[in-house]
Amino acid sequence: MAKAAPHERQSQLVDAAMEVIRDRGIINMRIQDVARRAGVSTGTVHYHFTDIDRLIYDVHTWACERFFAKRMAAVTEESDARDQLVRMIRSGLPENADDAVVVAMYEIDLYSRAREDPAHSLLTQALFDRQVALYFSVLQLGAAQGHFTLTAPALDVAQNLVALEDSYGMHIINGNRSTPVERCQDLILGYAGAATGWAGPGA
Amino acid sequence: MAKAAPHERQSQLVDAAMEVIRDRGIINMRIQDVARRAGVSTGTVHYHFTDIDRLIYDVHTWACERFFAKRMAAVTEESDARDQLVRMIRSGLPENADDAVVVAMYEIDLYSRAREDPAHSLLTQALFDRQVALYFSVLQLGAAQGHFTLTAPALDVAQNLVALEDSYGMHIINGNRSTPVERCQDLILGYAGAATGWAGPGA
Amino acid sequence: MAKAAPHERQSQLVDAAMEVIRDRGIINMRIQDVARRAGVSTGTVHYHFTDIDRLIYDVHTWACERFFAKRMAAVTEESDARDQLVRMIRSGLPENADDAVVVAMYEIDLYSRAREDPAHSLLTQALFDRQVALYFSVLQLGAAQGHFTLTAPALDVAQNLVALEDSYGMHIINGNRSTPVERCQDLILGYAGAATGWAGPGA
Amino acid sequence: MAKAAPHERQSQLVDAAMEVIRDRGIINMRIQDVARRAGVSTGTVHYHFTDIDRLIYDVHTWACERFFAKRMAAVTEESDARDQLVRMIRSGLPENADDAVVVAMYEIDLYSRAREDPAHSLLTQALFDRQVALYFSVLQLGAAQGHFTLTAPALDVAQNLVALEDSYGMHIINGNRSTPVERCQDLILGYAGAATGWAGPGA
DNA sequence: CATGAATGAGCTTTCATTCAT
DNA sequence: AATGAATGAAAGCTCATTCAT
Repeated sequence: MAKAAPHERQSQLVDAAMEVIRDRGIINMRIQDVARRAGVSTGTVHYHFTDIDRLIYDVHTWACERFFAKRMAAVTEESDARDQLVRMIRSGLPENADDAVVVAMYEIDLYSRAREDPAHSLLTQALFDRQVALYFSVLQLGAAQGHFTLTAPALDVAQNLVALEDSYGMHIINGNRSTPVERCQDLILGYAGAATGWAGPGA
Repeated sequence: MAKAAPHERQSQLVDAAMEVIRDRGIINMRIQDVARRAGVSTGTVHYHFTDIDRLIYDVHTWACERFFAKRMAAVTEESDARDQLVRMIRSGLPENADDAVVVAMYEIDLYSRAREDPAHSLLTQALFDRQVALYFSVLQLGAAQGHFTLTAPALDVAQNLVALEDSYGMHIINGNRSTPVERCQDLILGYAGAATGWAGPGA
Repeated sequence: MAKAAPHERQSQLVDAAMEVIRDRGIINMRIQDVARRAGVSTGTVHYHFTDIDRLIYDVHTWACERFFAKRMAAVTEESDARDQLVRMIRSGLPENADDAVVVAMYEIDLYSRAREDPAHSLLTQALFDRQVALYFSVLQLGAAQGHFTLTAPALDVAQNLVALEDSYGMHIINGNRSTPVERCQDLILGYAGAATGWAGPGA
Repeated sequence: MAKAAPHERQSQLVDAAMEVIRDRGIINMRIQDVARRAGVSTGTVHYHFTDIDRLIYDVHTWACERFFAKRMAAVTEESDARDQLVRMIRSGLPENADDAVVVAMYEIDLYSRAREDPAHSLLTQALFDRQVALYFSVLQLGAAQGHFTLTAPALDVAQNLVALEDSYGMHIINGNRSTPVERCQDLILGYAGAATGWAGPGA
């Protein structure tokens, strides 16, 4: 393999690891797999990441970052809180079990428990909080714009929305056939409607 | 170790495994650990469970069974749908990160993805469905009793309730300090209130 | 490999390790080598010794023990201090570079510096002290018996004797051709003679 | 790193290696460590030393050279054999465990056994012989000057003196607390006194 | 039934060495 | 001369599984 700028090679390896996690699960992820997928030797992986835990941590960080950035961008593109809400909900669920970013987040969450590494918990917690904040601002805006009439504190609604996403996201990742993506979105939208008094996009 | 009735020894080992999973995480669970905790040798574990996957599967089954039985029992003890709803919500969350049954369920659920074993998915799915059914019947009863006025299809509400439980349950298991058990219960109760039109136990 | 009593297998492995150290040097000693020489698998070595350091420590302990026991026995067989002195000097040097016990002691002594493990230092120090004590008692006895007239404190002489042994022992172990065993013994005897006023066994 | 005269760079690397050996032991010495300490890249080390064995050999050579040169110089500064003897003994022991030159000699001695490289043995043997020769000439001179009355062949005494130095030097290097440098020197001086009939510098 | 010594495949990690730049 | 990314052989360690007792 030819030389590469260290940073490029690193993100290349992070991507490779993310795909391996998606395909084989983090428990079955081997340095060997990551190396092969990136087209380098195992030595190269170790050259860029002191150990496998460091690699996983970087994947976790990167996945959370990407996931949140996508949602943030989706919201920013809209000015009407109702549109923002819809975009939020649509961007909160993985499309299917092949969404490497989301799968990586979920898998690493489990894995990190085993390592008892607080760094991972912080990452997960921070992501949750940031998503709640995003929903919160959308709800506030909708109330200000006169579109939403909240039946509960905005913070409660925001937390529940993220919680529902996490739960249904897991269902989708697990390949649950009986609750397809569309159904999951409808359930979340249903809750959002009840909580905001807005009948929803179909109205 | 003295001989023991086969069935006794098996459930003893399942319990031991459940505790190991709670304490060290399923990824760190070793046959050795289970054996030691049960006070037997590794050979004995293998005598009763052909391989480690079988042991994990039995733990999963057993944990789901126990968890559901507890909730079922809680509901059965009440006749007023409002009391049933409260009991359901209270029994749906682990009290803390030391709840071996719930920890085992969550851990194995994630772990089983790696094994790509549909048997585990079925278990998880079945548990979800049974819990939904339980909530569903409570909601139906409440409507019949005139206590609840559903703002959405009972099935949707029931699914969302279980989804919220799963999500917050995970938070608690992960030792999330910023969202304590009481707060989680309030959030779920808040949703239940909005969905049923019942102001809740504090009213 | 058939089962063996744990203790037997352990000392069998310690012996094997000692031979490997003699033949290939401690730096080149591999778990694999020890296993092969003992006719077991590498797993067996790890089963009996948590890690390679533990094995080395046990070899060190064992080698020191055996070496000292041999000298102690040699002295005890004699009642005349002059005979004891000769036996001491004869038993203090390895016969050649194939003396596994002595080679192991020297190699591990140096090796342990790298590990910065005080446990090994203690072993080495303790062996030195015990040998000094043995020489010391021989010198005292010789003085009492009227055979020795010490020209320096008995402790000094004893320490120097052990120091000379260590040094010449290393020469022999290193395969030094220009200073054969006999010459080494004569040099030490020469010093002993000067220090005790006893002309030596040849007189 | 800027360019440097080849020879300068080489001795810079040899010095760096010697310090690494002192600080971490030769077994733990890595090309990486040497490079870092010298402020260059690993590639540079390989550019100047075909392989790691060559580097170690050069360190060995250099350390022996410096050690002997120091002793030779010490002796040459005196004309009275009694002063020479004292200077010899004082320059034969490392001051403490931080004496890089002496530590390197001892460590490499062990290491070279593993390599079964006769070149190293020759170096060690040659150093021993040269030191013996130096002591020998001092003893001869002392006899000629009428200060010493040897109780044993000068060669024997010279060899024993070097042997004692080696042994006690090792003690000091190993950080042996129970036999401090001063005590070691006194023990050697004590032997020298007995062998030469000269009461020593304190007389 | 129970034991635990023995096994060995499989994995991570280390590090001297190479080589394109 | 110097760099440092890349390599891959070599080693230690883990642990489910087997099986003689």
